[in-house]
Amino acid sequence: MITERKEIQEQRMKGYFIEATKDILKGEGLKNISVRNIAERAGYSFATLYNYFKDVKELVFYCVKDFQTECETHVKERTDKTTRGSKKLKAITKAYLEYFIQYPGIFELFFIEKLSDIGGNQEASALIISFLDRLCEEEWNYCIKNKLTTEKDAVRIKTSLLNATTGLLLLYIHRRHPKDYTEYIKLSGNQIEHILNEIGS
Amino acid sequence: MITERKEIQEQRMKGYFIEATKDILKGEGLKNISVRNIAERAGYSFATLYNYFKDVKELVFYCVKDFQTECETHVKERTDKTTRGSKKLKAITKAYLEYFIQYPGIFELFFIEKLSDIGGNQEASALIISFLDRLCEEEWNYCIKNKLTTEKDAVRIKTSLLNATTGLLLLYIHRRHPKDYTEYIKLSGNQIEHILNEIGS
DNA sequence: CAAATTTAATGAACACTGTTAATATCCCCA
DNA sequence: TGGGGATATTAACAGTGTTCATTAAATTTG
Repeated sequence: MITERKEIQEQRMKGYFIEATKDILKGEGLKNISVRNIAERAGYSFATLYNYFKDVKELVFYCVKDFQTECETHVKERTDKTTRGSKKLKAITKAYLEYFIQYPGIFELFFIEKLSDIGGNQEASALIISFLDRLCEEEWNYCIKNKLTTEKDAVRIKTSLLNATTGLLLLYIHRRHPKDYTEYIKLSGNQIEHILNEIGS
Repeated sequence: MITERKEIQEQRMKGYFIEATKDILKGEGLKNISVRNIAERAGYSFATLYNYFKDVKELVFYCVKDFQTECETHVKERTDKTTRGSKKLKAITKAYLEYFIQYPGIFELFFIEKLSDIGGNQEASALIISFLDRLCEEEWNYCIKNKLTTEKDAVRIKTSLLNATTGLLLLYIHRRHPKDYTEYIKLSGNQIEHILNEIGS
């Protein structure tokens, strides 16, 4: 049918813009995101973008999902063989941090960019806030089941972990604190270790 | 002399623009900061601003210092009579959070706005990063002197505190997490308490 | 005090930003 | 091959930060 072809064509077009947006975010970062910039990289006029997305925020919202799955595979790749329990939770959290350090623009998209106004973006916020918990979910279940921690403690430690990682990344990416990468690695490592050492092993 | 008069006149002019900028930041927030907006509120043309500040970032930099002293008095007012030790550290940290919750625009200025490029703004970053530590400095000294904690632990807990507070504020202000203010207060209270309960009392 | 010179305030302009509406182009089907 | 509907595009608007030439004011000098 015609409608089917339209559909795949439309999805293709969306894909071009999304891919362009993702490229810019991973490369130059959030500050270089602009409708003209995205459209040029996608090979279309800036106005064409508005035939497929109601505004640039909606376009950017699609990137969140993509980056999350990308980050998830990044994390799984380097934590798959880690021994289970607190060790694995540490490894997951560190890999999670690694990803955003590699792509500061994605951190900015996730935690700084204001997507709060419109309806669909409440979904984005929820997706972002729950992301680290989702990455860790299976392992937390393992820890609770094996009595390495209690459900109540787990809830509190999860919150600690989200706050600490968010703070660490914001301070390092936007305020260059600590001064250099090696110091950041040392500091973030210590902090994560300390938070997760509350769990038995 | 002539140069003196020029000096106080120049300082007065700078003051007008700084005051206007501070008003906007405290009111509408960082998103409403614009050269035209500031200048209009100060009662001058936008071009006049550039006779006193090399760019809007420099102008905004002056606000950081002012807000820090304002925040410092806010903190001191409501922690002056608190019993010393970990209790006072908790109170200081909570008052610190209070201030930024009251003025989200100031949090954005401190931790999100990129003032990183130029020379003078490295100073601003240093000022911001060390701010909470400076608010707590006297009390940490007290705790160490009275063997409530060690110097080594203090360093780590300070870092924890900075990361946690920064994360808490960013997530609540930019991602509405937790959903409402009462839940935020409960959550942030728990987190701060837990971090500072490592200190004896 | 008047004239000359320095100083400070400004409006126009430029290069950007996001977004909308009208226009031009393409493609499919009769 | 022509007509019509979908789609890509140009033009325009209102906003952003910043620079520069011009104007107006104040200050110094004769």
